[in-house]
Amino acid sequence: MEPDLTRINALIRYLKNGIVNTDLNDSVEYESREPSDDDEFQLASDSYTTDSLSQDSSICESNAPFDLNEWLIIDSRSSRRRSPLILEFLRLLLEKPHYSSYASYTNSSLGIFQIHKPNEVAALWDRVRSRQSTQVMSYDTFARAIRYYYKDGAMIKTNSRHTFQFRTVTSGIEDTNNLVSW
DNA sequence: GACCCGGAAGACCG
DNA sequence: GCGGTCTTCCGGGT
Repeated sequence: MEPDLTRINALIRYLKNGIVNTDLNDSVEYESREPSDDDEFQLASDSYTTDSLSQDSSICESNAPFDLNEWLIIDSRSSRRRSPLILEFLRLLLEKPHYSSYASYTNSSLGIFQIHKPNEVAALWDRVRSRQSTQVMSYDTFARAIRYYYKDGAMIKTNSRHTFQFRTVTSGIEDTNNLVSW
């Protein structure tokens, strides 16, 4: 059965009551949220925010809780809640202890991290992103979106499998306006 | 075979 | 209509 995109978009708008805030600067600031006991190991089928969204993401086999609100960002310029960019999504993912089995830093000071569950992370991105697509997000597509940032230097190539590196302020390279500050 | 890389074209969203 | 941000496809390399 074809998903009703209008209904899904309406649901996404309705659900945009996120806990993520930005400050007055260009950089995005995330409000960390300690996982509660209810979060830990809660079955995904019990924790999806919307039925329609979960149905559209049936390939996600994670047992980690999913709450769209914890992924939304308040844009500092428009003051409106929005879905994160892919780099913002990665930062949020790495900050969440209950997603440490998905991806974690191998060297947090250098911004190097490894994706442990590529398919699950791609599926999670599929649910978090604001774009509508008829195709399932694959890890290959997800990784291509990350590689897009190699060009402008927001991400740095590594030679390790499923491993990426954020460009960091401490690496001596200046940040840009449109990117997440480190 | 699985993964990584990057060009090209185009879709989606604000 | 436009620009930014992906998304999709694909050929080549490791």
